[in-house]
Amino acid sequence: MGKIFSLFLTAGIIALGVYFSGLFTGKSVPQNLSGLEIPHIRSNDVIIPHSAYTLSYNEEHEQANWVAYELTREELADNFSRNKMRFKPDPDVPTGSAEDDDYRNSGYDRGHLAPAGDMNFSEQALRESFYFSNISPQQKRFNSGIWKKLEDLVRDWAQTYGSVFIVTGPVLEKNLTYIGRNRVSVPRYFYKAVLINNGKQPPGAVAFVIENISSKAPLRNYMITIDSLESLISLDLFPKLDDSVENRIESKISLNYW
DNA sequence: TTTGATGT
Repeated sequence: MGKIFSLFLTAGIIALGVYFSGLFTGKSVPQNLSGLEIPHIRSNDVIIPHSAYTLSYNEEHEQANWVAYELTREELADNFSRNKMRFKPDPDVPTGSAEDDDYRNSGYDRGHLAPAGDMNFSEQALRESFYFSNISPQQKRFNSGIWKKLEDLVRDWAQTYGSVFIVTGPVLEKNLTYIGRNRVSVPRYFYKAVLINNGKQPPGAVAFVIENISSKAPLRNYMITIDSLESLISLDLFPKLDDSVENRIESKISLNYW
């Protein structure tokens, strides 16, 4: 949208303020609970904390670089109706997020990054999950197929291990096709990094990268190390996580699921 | 479909 210098300066100052205030408020910033920090921040990234997740907004692609949050066993609830929720622009994105018109008749789903199903413990959290800053264009058969299967798997892990830290988002490349007036990029791939650091066992982590198309392949075909994912997206997802964890796929995780 | 969506 607006590319005037002063606008960027204002946006930057707001973003910094939001970011630093977020460091000291509640669970929206995962590092308070994990000691592992939120993903590495590039100078032009706008970091936006919401009540139950934190995101980095990419204005060029009109969607998040990443969305990060902790999901606990206690949060696995089904308290509110998602059918009452509306997708809406994120009021906290200084440059304006994508909007409903961008997706209408595009042929693509409004695909959640932080799933609505992970945010159903709080009406506010669920409502915020419908902000377009948490949405990316996804093929329907991807969103309701392999991607949903991965979301279900992560919820299973939250139940099993008590707590998981999740960083998820689109792989934003140059020259992607786009939809809508705001030119929302259509990602070719999506990723999800999952860290289990519940204090009861050594930290373990694994990542998935899956193409934005229909797939019937087992999820383990898409498992890679955190290191590999970080190289792919040029981002340090878990700045304080030990390299020995980042460069192996946690065996306990992979053994349980195909 | 208990989910995750579209469209009016």
